[in-house]
Amino acid sequence: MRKKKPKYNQIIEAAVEVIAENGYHASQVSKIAKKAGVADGTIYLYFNNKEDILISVFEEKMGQFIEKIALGISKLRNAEEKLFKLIEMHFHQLSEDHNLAIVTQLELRQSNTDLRLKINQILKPYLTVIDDIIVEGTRENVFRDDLNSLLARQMIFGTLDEIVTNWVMKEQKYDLVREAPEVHAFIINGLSAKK
Amino acid sequence: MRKKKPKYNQIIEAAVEVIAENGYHASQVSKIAKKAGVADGTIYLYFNNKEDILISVFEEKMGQFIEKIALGISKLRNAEEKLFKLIEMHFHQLSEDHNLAIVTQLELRQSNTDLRLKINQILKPYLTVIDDIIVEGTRENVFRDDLNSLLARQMIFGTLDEIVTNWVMKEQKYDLVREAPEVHAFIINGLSAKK
Amino acid sequence: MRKKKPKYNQIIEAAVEVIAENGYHASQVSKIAKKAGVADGTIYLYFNNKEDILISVFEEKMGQFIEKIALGISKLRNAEEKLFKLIEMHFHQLSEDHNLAIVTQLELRQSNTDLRLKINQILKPYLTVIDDIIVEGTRENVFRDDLNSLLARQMIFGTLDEIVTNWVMKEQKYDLVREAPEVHAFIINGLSAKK
Amino acid sequence: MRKKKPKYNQIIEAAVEVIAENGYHASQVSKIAKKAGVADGTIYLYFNNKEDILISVFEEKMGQFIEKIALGISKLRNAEEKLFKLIEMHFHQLSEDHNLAIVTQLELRQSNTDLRLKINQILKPYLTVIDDIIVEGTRENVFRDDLNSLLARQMIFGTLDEIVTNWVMKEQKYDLVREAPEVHAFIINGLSAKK
DNA sequence: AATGAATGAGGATTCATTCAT
DNA sequence: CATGAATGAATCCTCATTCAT
Repeated sequence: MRKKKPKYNQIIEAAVEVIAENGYHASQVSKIAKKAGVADGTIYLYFNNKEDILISVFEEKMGQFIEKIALGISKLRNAEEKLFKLIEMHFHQLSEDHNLAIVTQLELRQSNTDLRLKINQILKPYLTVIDDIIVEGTRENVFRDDLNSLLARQMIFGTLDEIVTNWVMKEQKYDLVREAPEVHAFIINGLSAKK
Repeated sequence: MRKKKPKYNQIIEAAVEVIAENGYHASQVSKIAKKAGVADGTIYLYFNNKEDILISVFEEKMGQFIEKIALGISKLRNAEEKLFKLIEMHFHQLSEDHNLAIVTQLELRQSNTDLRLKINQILKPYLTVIDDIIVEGTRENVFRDDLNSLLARQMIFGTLDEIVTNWVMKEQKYDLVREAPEVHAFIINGLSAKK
Repeated sequence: MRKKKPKYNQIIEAAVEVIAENGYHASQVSKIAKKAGVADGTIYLYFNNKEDILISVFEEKMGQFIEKIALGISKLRNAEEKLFKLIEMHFHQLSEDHNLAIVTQLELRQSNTDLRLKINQILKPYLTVIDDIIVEGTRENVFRDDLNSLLARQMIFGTLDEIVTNWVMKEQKYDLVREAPEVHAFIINGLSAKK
Repeated sequence: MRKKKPKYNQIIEAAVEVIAENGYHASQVSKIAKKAGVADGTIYLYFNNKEDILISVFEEKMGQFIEKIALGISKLRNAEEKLFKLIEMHFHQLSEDHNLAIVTQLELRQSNTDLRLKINQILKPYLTVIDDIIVEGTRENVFRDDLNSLLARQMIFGTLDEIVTNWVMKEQKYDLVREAPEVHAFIINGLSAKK
């Protein structure tokens, strides 16, 4: 399996750094190779093309991101707690890795529509985690029973995503995790019984 | 005033169509010129460079977008009604102009960081409209008094933006405006008194 | 005759100024038109094309330049005096009109080979003036009798031209006319009897 | 060292040929690449940009030109002999390489002011060689003691340059080297004691 | 497996010239 | 005579990818 090879990870890490430092469009394959300490051609022994590097960056990093969140909420008993944990971990993980935050919130969004669709595929497991919380919350009557669950997911994800993007664009000057309770309250109230 | 000249608008309209059809990166100036029915060089009588076309597209289109919404809510009496109108009009306007929706939700986001900053400037008046509703809602006690208004704005905008983007990516197969009431309920409940 | 029309001269003068200020390659027709106070299209009522403007600039200015020198030396009795007057007037006239000096010594030389050949045609009368002095000097036995007159002319013109070019490139910081006696001595000695 | 690489020289040689054949302004990078038998992009592995090719052409060719002359005159005992050798070699070298003569005398002079300044820098060593001969000649009392040495250098260089340029413009139809003795006599006499 | 020199397609922009008014 | 808006041809350089070593 290719992911076991050390150079694979070297290249992935180099790509995150290079993109965070230089921006998406100024991140040439040769720059990534240099930062990774390999020859340009070596990149192509591990990745099919440049797009494959970027997808793999997202895949690897979001894979860990999602896995940790999935694990973190698995021990919790109800939707409300799970949602809080998800928000907190979402914010926490991106707070901890500024480069990753820049890459996922700003730089990779400059990619073309094709790549963006692939990125969306990688996000699906995360959306599924959110969907599961919504289903659980509905069952627990924390959320109202006539909830449009697809819409609810978009509202949750859109809210979190916009908040993180704003934080990144403001150069991470404030504590993102501290916002979690209010965001949690906002979503819980938003999705609970109609007045 | 340059905006009065018919060719200026011809070029703006052509740019929206070309970008929606071909995607951001495949939208050459020559393609825009051809669609607009002018010579390549004529573009540069009305715009300084390619970036200026794109900024102007956003400026013109979002200017109208925001103006209409600002006008539409101005007659309404309270924050709740205004918020509903804003959501409805936000969805309605982008529903009516699929090309514009594609361009604003997907294509223009592929631009480089410089252009993105300029686009953010253009969005500011819209964020101000949202801010005003939040202030009004807080005064009317529709929203809770300890609301973090900046966060609230991010939640509202993030929610709307994500919902529209999903709709665009699903190729506008369903009626976006029909979602307005539930989104409205979500936001109102989210921002009202804590349990 | 086109040269009588006032706009013809306006354009010629504007061209000299624009080229001296901006350099040959940055001297667009539109800039010349603006400086001349006429519309771009008006240029083409008086000149066939851009090259024609440049040739005419040289023609007009060098025409006067040569005419004055020819007149200045006509009263003089012998080749030695004539040569001195020619050098002095050559230096004097270009000293008096810095813009013209810049244009003829530096800027017009950046033109393409075709234009340069036409410029050489215009210079011919000046070369003829030099040739006449050489013939006269040979007859007077001031110059040696086995002189290669074509070569002599090239030596005279090359010397004067290089000296003026150096003066222009050093931004005309010293008095060019003061060099005349030494240059004169150099040429006279150079062309006189072999040791 | 880049200059050892064979492609570097291939490109330099191709540039001389292309410029001599097509003229300065019609010498596209792609034409040079084709003549050199390399891809367009390869040019940029050896040169920073088009201007860098042109400067390097002059640098390489004039470097050799000057080096040979400096070497050729180094063995000689006095200023008079050195000057003769310099003239002869100046004429000889350009006679031997018609393309180079066209490029240095006509085409490269069409370059913009920036490039011209850089070309002047490259010429400096040659002017220094001339200066040294002038100093030596003055010491040897071959040249008069009140000689303005800067002016003398301009006279020498201007004379040689104009003679070569005329020869190039007359399509190299006669034997340039044959002119050397007379040019030498002209300069020696010109710079020797006043009558 | 690893290298890195070589490849070559692709596009924004300028500006001399025209011609309808 | 005069205008000036419109035209459209023409080119340098970048960088993802290949392949001989």
